[in-house]
Amino acid sequence: MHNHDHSVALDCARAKLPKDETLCDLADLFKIFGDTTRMKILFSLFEQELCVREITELLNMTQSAISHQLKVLKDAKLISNRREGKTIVYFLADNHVRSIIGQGFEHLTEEDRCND
Amino acid sequence: MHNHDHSVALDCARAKLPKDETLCDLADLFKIFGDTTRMKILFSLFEQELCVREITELLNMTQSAISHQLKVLKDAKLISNRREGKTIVYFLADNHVRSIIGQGFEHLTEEDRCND
DNA sequence: CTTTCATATGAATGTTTGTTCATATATTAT
DNA sequence: ATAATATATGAACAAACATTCATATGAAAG
Repeated sequence: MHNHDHSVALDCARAKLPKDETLCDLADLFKIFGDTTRMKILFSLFEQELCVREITELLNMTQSAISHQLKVLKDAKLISNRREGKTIVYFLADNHVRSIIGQGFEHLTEEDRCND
Repeated sequence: MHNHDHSVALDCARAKLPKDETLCDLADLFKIFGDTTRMKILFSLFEQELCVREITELLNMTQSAISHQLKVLKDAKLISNRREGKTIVYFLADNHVRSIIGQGFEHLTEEDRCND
């Protein structure tokens, strides 16, 4: 009879697994990146800030849809905004956004060449 | 009257925006990370491989739920598996998984200290 | 202070998605 | 062959979510 209820690997994994709340926060963060519209907005803001109307025009969507997603991104602290006269200008909150997306990009592009 | 339908920033953003398909693929990739169960599975496999029963036991969920999520992760090429006798052993497909999650982790932990 | 322009927001709706339940497949042992 | 063990999978259901429509807020101009 084998040792079914007590493997070393299992104990090891259990010891190193972060607590539930952390894993949940992490999943919630990635969930934000997991939508095409939000991904487009983030990319739009990669190199310059834009106001809501510009983003709306760029993505060719309704202003409402854009505003809703901007709110999601802002709540997640991935973007910030400031008022400028009548318009509101949005911009990336920090460089983590760029590096996270960059890593994802790499994974996608390297999928073709390394498939041993 | 201001220049409403033609801003430099907008043109710049438009020129650099990747094509729709790429952005969609990227969002789909991050979507995979955007679920607590899948995040737990990925973390479980961070330092050692595990069979389905071990993962099921570790996460305290039904075997079916785990198998369904393992399939999602495998389809996304984030994990691979091999048969070993009666059991099937899963492991991380490559290091991108580790770096992507690592970046996310950093963003979370640094959220407290830099809030200017 | 009323109108206009830019953006935000609440409710409703259709779609996507994670889990469960029941069952199928595949390997090993009797 | 048959039973037992390990994993996979299809259908169903409930919960989460993105978009739309209608409307609210807020600044600026007349």
